[in-house]
Amino acid sequence: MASWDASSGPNMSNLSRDRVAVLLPLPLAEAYDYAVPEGLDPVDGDYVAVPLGSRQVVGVVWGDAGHAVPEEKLRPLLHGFDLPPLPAAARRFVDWMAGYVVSPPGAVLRMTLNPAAALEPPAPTVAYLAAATVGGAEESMGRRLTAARRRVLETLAGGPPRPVAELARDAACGVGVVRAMAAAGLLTAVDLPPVSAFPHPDLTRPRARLNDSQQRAAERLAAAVSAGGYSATLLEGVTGSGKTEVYFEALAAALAAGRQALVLVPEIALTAPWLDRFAERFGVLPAQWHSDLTPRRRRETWRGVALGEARVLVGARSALFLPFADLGLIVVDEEHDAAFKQEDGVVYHARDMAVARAHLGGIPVVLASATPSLETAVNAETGRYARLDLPQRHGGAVLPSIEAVDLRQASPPRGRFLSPILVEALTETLAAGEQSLLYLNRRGYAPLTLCRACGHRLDCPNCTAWLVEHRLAGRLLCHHCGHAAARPARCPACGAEDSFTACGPGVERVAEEVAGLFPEARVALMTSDLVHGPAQAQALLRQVIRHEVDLLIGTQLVAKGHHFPMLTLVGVVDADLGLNGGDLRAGERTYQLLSQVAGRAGRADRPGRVLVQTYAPEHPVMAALVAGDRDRFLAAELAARVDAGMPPFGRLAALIVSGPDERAVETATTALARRAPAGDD
DNA sequence: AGCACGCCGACT
DNA sequence: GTCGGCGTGCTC
Repeated sequence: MASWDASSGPNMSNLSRDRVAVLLPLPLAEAYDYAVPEGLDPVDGDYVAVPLGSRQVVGVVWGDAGHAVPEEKLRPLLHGFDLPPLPAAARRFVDWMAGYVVSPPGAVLRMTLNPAAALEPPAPTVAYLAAATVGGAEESMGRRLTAARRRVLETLAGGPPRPVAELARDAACGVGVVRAMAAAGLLTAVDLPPVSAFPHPDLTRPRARLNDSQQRAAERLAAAVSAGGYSATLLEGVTGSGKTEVYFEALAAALAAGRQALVLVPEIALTAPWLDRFAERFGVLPAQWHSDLTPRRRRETWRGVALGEARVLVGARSALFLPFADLGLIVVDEEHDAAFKQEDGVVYHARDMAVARAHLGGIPVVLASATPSLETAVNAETGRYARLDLPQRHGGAVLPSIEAVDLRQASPPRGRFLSPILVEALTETLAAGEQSLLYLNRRGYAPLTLCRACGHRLDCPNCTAWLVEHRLAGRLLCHHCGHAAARPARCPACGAEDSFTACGPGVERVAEEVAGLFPEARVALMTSDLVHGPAQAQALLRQVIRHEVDLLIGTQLVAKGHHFPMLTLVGVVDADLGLNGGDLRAGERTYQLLSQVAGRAGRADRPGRVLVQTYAPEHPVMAALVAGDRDRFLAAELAARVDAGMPPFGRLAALIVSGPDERAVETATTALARRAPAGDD
């Protein structure tokens, strides 16, 4: 295990060194050098405590020290930890990634060393058994044994030592009683041997029945894992095609080879169904990593991964930086999901970093998705990634029919946002006793409020964004910085009273329009500012499933996979939204969101209908969406990106220039822009 | 990231 | 008169 015990023999991997470089989990430009005191012989990757200024920090031994730092400036390593060293692949990954994301390596290492306290083994669990003397003592002090104390002794009688909480529960008394008894010598404390919180997956359980194409895909993946070495594979298949069961077999192969496996998933929403399926296949739950872990669980998991006890870990993007003792496989599920992007602190895309990690570690990576991202599709196309396709499950739901509603021809009445065609469809659906969904990815009542008298727009004092009126909350909100204000009585520019007018639709305004059109309908509104927490979201969705709602109006919250059996109509209020705005991936995201929303309709045996309101039905995104032709969309999008030299055919970099003096910043920015390369290599 | 050192307002 | 605000600058 660790190399700290000097008596454990010569250090085979490094010659004895009297100074080493130590990378600290701080945004420093480079590793610092430390003197190695007598008796210590750290190897690369060892966790070490070192002095830094007035405090003590934990870093990782990062190769040989240079000689640039004068001897007298060196301070000594303090001590090591009883843990396996961070493997070379993980260290190479930190260095490589630091370069790639243009961040100090220490900032990247910080993501690995996150729960720093995990370096020490957890305190052993204390258990109690009846003290040996009690047998005799009980007689003499029988009367002094309270009922609760007697119950404790009875609970323990003849059995193994029990931990306090368990004992107190079974004896129906407080933990105080048990502690007091221990203090009085009636109970003896013993340390329980640590039990691993990470039971090993059972590979002998029967696997799910796989059809031919699943079987072939599973075999290919398992073969890649068994062969070892880097490979990247796109596993593509629609929901219900059994992707999960297929990559489970890759996990099984990695486990059979005695190695660890990592499954990256987009969100904390480690769905219960996914865990159930895992348990079904492997008989145990996997280790989990996400932001909601308790500190204790966090430390346990970090240690379990570092010690190699946790065999399979499923987690959000940050799980990629855990100190796996022997990582043998990475799976990125729903690889297209935008949640893999980390935007604050160190900026990275976990899917891309997973591929790099696999490459540096010489292990396979599997990217799974029903709707691969453009980047991944291109990589599969060019042969950089292997590709395994799972055909659609037979007997699945019929795809809904998607129609574009050209708003230039079928425009809604002034101040309204639902075209006559959509209103008619809603009427029919309601009459048939079925459910409808109106989708608009815009919270609040109206995105813009302006003064009719002078044209002044209510905007945010902190940023350049407009303030969005939230009528239900009675506030004006900036969706950019969170600034909130009451609606002013008079125009701040011209002083006119009652002169504000709402421009454009938000979900609240659509709800108002619907209430006017269908006063009898039961309408529910679902947006992130009206639904607080997953529990409330679940409750609302259950209401919809129980058909206590006729018409659901929502933002992208409603887009993600729920089954609404009675939902037969989806209206996309403003499909053009999101296509503009200069975001490179706007088209892709719109296509993805809209096709997800469209997928809400026509489950079960009812045919679904999707009406997409747009001013640009000829736009490639709309045309492909209506045709239900994802390949066509990808082809169009790809061509556009090639033309523009955009990713994945070019690279984008953001430069942030900031300073206390606005003029100086402007000057610097202009100068920079002038010097920028013209873009044609 | 901490934590020190270092210069200008409200309190024991 | 000090306590204390957080603005720069190190830390092997």
